[in-house]
Amino acid sequence: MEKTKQDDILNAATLVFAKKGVNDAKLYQIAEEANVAVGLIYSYFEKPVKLDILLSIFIDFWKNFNALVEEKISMLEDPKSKLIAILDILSDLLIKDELAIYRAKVIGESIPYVIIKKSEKMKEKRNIITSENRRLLAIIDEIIKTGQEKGLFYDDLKPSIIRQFLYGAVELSIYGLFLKVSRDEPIGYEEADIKEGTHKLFERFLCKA
Amino acid sequence: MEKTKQDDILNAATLVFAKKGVNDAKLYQIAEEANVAVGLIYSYFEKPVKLDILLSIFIDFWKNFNALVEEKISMLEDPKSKLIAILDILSDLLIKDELAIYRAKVIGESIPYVIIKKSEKMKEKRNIITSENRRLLAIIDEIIKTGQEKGLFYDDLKPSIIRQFLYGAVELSIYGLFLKVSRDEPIGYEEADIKEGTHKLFERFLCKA
Amino acid sequence: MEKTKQDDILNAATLVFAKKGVNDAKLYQIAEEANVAVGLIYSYFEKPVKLDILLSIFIDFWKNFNALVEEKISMLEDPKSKLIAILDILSDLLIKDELAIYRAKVIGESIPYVIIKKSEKMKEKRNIITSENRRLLAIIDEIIKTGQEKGLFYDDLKPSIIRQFLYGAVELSIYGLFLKVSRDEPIGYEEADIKEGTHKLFERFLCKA
Amino acid sequence: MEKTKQDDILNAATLVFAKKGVNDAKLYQIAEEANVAVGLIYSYFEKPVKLDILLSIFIDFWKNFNALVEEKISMLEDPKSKLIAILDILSDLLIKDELAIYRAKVIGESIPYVIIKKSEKMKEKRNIITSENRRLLAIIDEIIKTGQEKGLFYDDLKPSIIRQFLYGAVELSIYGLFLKVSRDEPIGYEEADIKEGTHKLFERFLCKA
DNA sequence: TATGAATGAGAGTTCATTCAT
DNA sequence: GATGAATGAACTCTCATTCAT
Repeated sequence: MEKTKQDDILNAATLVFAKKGVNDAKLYQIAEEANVAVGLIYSYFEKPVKLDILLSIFIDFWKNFNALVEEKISMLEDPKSKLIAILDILSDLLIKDELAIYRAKVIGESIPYVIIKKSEKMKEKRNIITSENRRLLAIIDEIIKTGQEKGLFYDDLKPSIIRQFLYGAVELSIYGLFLKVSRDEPIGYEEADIKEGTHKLFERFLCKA
Repeated sequence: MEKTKQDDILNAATLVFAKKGVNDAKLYQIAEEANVAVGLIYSYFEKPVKLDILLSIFIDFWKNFNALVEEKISMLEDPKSKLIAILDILSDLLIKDELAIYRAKVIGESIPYVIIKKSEKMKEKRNIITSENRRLLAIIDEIIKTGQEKGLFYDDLKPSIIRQFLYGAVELSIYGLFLKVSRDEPIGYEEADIKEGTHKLFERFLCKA
Repeated sequence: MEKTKQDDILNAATLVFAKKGVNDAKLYQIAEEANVAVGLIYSYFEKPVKLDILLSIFIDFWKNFNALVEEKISMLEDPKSKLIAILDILSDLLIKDELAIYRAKVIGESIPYVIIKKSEKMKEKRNIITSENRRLLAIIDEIIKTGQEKGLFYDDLKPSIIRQFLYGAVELSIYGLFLKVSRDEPIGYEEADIKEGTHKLFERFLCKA
Repeated sequence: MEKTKQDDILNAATLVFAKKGVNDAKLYQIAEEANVAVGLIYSYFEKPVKLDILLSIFIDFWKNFNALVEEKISMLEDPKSKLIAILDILSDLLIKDELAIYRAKVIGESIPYVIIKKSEKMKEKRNIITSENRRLLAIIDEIIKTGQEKGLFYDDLKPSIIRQFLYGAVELSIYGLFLKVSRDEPIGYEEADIKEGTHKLFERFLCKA
């Protein structure tokens, strides 16, 4: 569990990506932040390295997330607990420290970018991300569907849009947190409010009384 | 109400921004899409023109949105109707045609970028955006607060996080729509589902029974 | 002797060339100064118009100068009077008003540029300038040579370098005048000093006691 | 005293500037002449690089010149010897080899340009040039004044215009040399004539018998 | 004539990538 | 492995030139 140069680079990139935006982040800034020479980055990542780093950040996050989700879910029975568990894992992962909040910002900001790039490059990594992502969405949609069939959840909305609402709500509220942490902007709420809000959103919006 | 070259350029840019991402959109692509020469863009926008165009798209949208909101709101009394009205105006503006959906994608994707760029350039336009934006948030937060005080809305969450949840939910669901329209991805819901879902989100998450 | 648009353009160009430098002078600045549309310039000058205008300024000056010189010289006998006459004509032409000083600056600054450009374009105008110029130099060198042969002038220096010294001295002193007129720089002398200095330079440097 | 890439670039630029004129000199031509990639120039000079290179050529020359002048002058007593020494240093510096002649052409041609550009950019370098220049002029004017007071020099002309004449004469005669070296134009005199002429100009124009 | 919106070739600049050390 | 000077493709921007009105 030694901290490697590769980790240094990934963490440095996460920071710089978050602060400057992925596209305005320059390789030399990442190298400087990681205390390595620019050229060394090419020993650990494929060309184009910025994209590879970004995808690596995604993969690390999703693999980790999915693993935790699947482990937890398999131990739970009813849809309500499962969904709550997922929301909690998400909050925990994205808020646990400052780097996590930066990572959340990068991931949130880059989803459109990762989806949009058609290039054949890094096909394998893209496939991993896509499949990890689909796997999670499928799990969530399935839980919602089951909850609806069991009469626990309102069934007048499609699982897909419920899931999209939930994810959007969490993502944007975490983005506000990023503004607070990195730019000292007053946003009017704190980490704890997100978790509490998420639970209430789930209870009221989804669960029948 | 004649269609000007400036409009051509703005619409072309919206399209290209949406399809390629703002940063990967090249000026010559915008010019080609607008059927004008690259150089002409510099007659209508300030340097750097891509940024100016992006800010112009923002301003057009927010000014239009805020004007509609204020007009509608002044005619309504109770917080519930006001909030529903705002959500409807938002959906209508962002979904009314394909270009609107592209615009929604561009705006959603670029908010972090517009916020993050500190540069002194285009300070005036940035200020317009910031103030238009703050005005809307203040209006919404005020409505929520009033609703809470009148006992119509749950008052166990801060207005700021409620508003963030609502906005995030709408934004991400519209982003899904963009994927459907521009990339033929199956997302599992349609325009109508967003509006319906928004209303139900509002009713259940916010309004006391 | 009506003032034509062509003259307006030439005078405007002289002014802008002098103030900004020929290369930094933009066509639209000249057009604005001349109160004409940019496109109109193409009715009066050949492409590339900036070069044509510059050459026209040269030709106007040299033709005028040479005509005056030849007229005056033919009426004089001894080399001393002839050379003095030329120096006076030069001073009078270059200092007679503010525009003349600007013209002097433009011509002085552009000689290397006009000489250096190899392009085949405007061959005719270049030839005019070159031949007018050579004609003048030949006249001067001839006068100096005659003066040397008659024992009036020192004959220990070649006519060519004497002429070069004289021209350089006059040119740079007039350039100082331009700085004074257009930029309010204190240069320590005035128009009258140039004429007086020129005469003394001639008397002492060239003429035997 | 190793020859660096920076020197390569400066020398290449001097050559290209002289042959094409500063404004028609393209960066890729300089890079090619220096045998480096265009981008490398940006490692050694500030933007805009062509201006920075030009100013650097100026500074190198003036600092070198002034240092030699001050060293030499402090060892001499009478105004005549001092002025002769300065003229000789100038000739030696500007004529010592082909590159020096090119440098002389570039400097002579660019003085108006360097003076005229008001831009705030490179303020420091401009200040260096201005102050080095003023220092030299002050030294020369002071020597002339002393010579006049001691009754060695004619005192019927202002030191400022005498200095301007001397400088103009030297500059234009060296420009002729550039035409000879770089374009094979017959100018009618040679390097040695300049030095000889300069001395005689000084003796006759300035010194009382 | 006279205009100025529109054009597009060509310039300066950026920065991911390479590779000798 | 580690470095960072050197590379050059590709971008944004400029402005002389054109041409429909």
